[in-house]
Amino acid sequence: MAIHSTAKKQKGSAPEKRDRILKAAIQVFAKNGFYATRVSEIAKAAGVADGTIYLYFKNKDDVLITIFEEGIEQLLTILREVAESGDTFENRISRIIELQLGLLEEQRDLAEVITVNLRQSSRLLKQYATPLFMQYIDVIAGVVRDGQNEGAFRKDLNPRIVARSLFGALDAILLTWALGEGDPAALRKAAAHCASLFLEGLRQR
Amino acid sequence: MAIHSTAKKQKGSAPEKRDRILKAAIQVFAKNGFYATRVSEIAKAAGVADGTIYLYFKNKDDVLITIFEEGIEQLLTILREVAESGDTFENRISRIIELQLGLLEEQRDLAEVITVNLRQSSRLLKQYATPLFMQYIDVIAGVVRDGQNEGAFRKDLNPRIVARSLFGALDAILLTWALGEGDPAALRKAAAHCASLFLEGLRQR
DNA sequence: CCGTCGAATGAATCGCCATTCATTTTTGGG
DNA sequence: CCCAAAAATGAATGGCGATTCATTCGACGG
Repeated sequence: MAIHSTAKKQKGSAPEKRDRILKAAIQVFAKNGFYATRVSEIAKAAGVADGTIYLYFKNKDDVLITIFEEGIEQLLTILREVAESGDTFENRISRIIELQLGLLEEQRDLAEVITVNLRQSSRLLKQYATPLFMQYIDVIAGVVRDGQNEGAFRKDLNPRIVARSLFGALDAILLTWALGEGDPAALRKAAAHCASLFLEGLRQR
Repeated sequence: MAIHSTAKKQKGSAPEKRDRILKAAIQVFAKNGFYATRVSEIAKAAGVADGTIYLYFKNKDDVLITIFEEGIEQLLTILREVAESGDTFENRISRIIELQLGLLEEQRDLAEVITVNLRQSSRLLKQYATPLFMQYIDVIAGVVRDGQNEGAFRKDLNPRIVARSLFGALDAILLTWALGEGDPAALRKAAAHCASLFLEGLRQR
């Protein structure tokens, strides 16, 4: 009964196996989409038995939710650093753009799962994921709002609408890039043009 | 055997019933998404029996593909009219935004189905959707390019990148709106802010 | 070595829907 | 009116795939 300091086996569960399953799921979801992916495919890609997945996750939905939660968490951490830096507001926006495109470039599969697969999930799943997504939008909106209050940006635009627009624009650019040949120089150029477009649109005159 | 000039019944099929099914499918897909929609729900919404749908469409996928093909065609037709109108370039952009957000007339559910379902589909569907999507982007890019050549818009931005950004921004706005309470006034406001943001960002100075 | 217990397995189960098709209804020409 | 033949119906079918669970594995203390 007593829990020994040297736990007999890994008492909770093997975090390394959990990670293997999540990584495999990200890959397979990104390639085939959530609904077209069967649990057995995730299992095969992770090198575990079908049933093992249910030792770590409640069900297939739970796997997607977990990917989303942990993925957004990761992005949010970096985003907040930029948002709270003492840089000029223009530079913060530029850096957010670069960060988002750069980070997602490295983790294209994760990006695709987050932006694409969420859309095809059931309403219930969406309801769960939406608040997390909103946090992300809110950080960007916060930078816009601060910029407005400091007189750097025009005040007649709703910061959340600006944030959503920016997020969507980056998403679309990234998606097109991912579908194409994936030339990094092209992505950087797109990022620069997008930044310029938004910064000019935001500038206080 | 012989075909009489006065065809006995409507030989092909009743186009009015086909339309009812498509309209119903657009509504239900917009509300619940493709995968969460059962064929029987489409049938009920259309006021026909489940089996009747298979007299007009090969299967459930075929219903969605048909909506894409005919819907984008329809949107493209209107879009081209706007693009080639003699209106100011600023107004053309504004009208494109309204069109895509489904603020024009009947198109709201259609716009939602196309933008929300565009990426969620299997390989087969992606194959159908991607070329049509590119045409859509090209028309918007054409307006931007013309505006640049006429001196209305700044010339240092790649028109396609602008078009993709605009498309993505509208997509994100529509998606968030669809997930929320769906207040039409809020969508109109978002459209106006988005238009202002992009037009200021594009303006030649 | 052995026995125990949690972790892992994967074949069997079971519910869900897309699709089918035997039957009924509608149509319209004679 | 009557009789095909087309159109429509909706209950029955079948397949798919998520989830379960009886069984096996393997790590570890004794």
